[in-house]
Amino acid sequence: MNNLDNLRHTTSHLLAAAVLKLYPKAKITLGPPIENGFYYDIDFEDVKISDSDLPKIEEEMKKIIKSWEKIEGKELKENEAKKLFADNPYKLELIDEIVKRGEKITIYQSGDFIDLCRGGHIENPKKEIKYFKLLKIAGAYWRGDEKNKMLTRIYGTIFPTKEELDKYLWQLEEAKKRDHKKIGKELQLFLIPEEIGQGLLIWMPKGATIRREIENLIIKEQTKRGYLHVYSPHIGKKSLWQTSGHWDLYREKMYSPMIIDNEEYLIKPMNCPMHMMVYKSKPRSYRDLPIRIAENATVYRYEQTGELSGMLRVRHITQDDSHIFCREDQVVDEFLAVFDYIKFLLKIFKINDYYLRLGLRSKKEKYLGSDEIWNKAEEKIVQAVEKEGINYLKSEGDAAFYGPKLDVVIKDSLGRNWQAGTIQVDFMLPERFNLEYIDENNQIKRPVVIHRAPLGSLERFIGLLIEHYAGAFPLWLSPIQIAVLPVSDKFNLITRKIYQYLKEKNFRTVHLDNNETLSKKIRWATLQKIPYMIIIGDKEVKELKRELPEKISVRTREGKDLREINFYEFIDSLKSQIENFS
RNA sequence: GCCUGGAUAGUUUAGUGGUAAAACAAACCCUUGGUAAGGGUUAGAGUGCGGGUUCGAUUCCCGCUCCAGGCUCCA
Repeated sequence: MNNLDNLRHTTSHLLAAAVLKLYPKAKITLGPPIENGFYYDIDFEDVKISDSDLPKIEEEMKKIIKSWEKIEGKELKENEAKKLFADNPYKLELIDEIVKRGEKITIYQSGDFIDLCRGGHIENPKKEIKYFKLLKIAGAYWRGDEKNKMLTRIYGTIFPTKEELDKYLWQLEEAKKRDHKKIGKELQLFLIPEEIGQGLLIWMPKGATIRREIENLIIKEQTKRGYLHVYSPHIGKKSLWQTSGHWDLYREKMYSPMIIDNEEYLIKPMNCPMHMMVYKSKPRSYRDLPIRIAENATVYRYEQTGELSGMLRVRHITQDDSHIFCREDQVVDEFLAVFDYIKFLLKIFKINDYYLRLGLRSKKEKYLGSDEIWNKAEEKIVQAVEKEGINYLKSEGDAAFYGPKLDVVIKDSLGRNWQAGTIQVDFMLPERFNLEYIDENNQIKRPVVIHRAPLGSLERFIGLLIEHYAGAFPLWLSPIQIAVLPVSDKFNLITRKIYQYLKEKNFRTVHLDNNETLSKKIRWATLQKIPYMIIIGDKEVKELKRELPEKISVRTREGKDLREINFYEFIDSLKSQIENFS
């Protein structure tokens, strides 16, 4: 633990002390430091706590801190500790666990507040705890298990200086301006109408344009990299999903079956079985492998209502999906080729703030297959990432039910982590679908499948992109690339010519020939985050001819003002910008 | 699903136990204006839905729906 963590941890003790003073019946549980502050989970029993109670608790904290000259640790025996926390079942549970692990039981005291705690505190709370703020109330299950009682979690933050605290609070406000839900509404990128249903979104024309550009990029680039693109249906027989194992292990995410001609069908939650069928459509030779079947396909998954969130968590997910069928000796190279493609994409979108998560099995979940096969699959991934020297974080319980995976995790504007791209190694489905190829000795062999979606889902990824760019998309993605602005109505004829010319050259453009002042048109185009504005008035066209002007003025959405530049050179520079994804 | 909070014109917000106000956007008129809001006029919501209290509810109470932030889960 570093100093900031210690400061935050000690402040969480202070929070607990204030709560106990104001609510003597409350049972305090756990209060760790977190990335941007701290929290404390408290069982208030029948008392309801809301945001409006926070100032009162903050005041109490300020009173108590005056008497916290130091914080002292002490080791206790099990019976002493149990006596001390006799009326707090949560602490008793923790003590039992500490004893079971064979660790020492320690308590820490400041003023008259004592807490069961493994330590990690600052020296002088009174001196150091000054610039803190309680932020919000939330519910949290005891020990993070939804079968347990829900506790009240109070979040707060503290910094060593007032400047740092103010800066953090300011950043929180700024982040709200980048929220994709807000920008999506302002720029009309997508819509989630209540009438359609929760988690179901419409890509509005401008959002659809962004998606189409990205899909075009995906298909073009994947074709270069040897992928074959298919289209598959959105529903399939239930038996298909029984074969794949989804019906047994993924059912809670799947929508109820529908009956068609006396047979049960399911809406697909994944594309895997569809692509398995492509592979199975004819006998395969070892010479054919790897075979890379790809599809930007929409799958449907039941997500809990409380977890739906704009584009980042929806109930229909369009994956940039592919299944690579290969020989076992090709797995590592194929894995790395996918990883190279992921890096290529992240570079295009200038996403640097991400981490890689190695998703492994956890003990409590159910999975397909034997330990032996899982170990082999994990080995392949580890072999690949080590070969490339990739930094990753291990995470138990984040595996798919059919195999381990490596995920790309990206932060949103509020600093929350979202899984985007994923590469998964699967020895199970080939078995279940009885996939085969003939090897060089004319023997029947099983291929391995790599499931991969470099962006994850277009809904989530583009939601993250909106926040990443704060709505100011690079030229190639901008729904409107150029606005043509006549200085006054007198120039409408010539600006119309320019507008039509640009459209013919496949630029996405608007003609602002409404009766408004130039300033107002500029303001509108800037707020719409249109990268370029072409401005035409007396200075650009000396006489009102019908030909396109040689010289134009251009303003960027950032406010840069380029006067009297050559029209055709400008167009050429835009074309090369688009080719370079900038 | 669970916890806390919220829902007022297309959008952003104001407001009150006596029947809803403004800005932007829209339509029309005047203005023909040179780098982030020219001026005027008009239209537009009966306050998420249902019920209760009341002479009277957008305002108070209850239930529901949806949204936000968390928890659990996940692309």
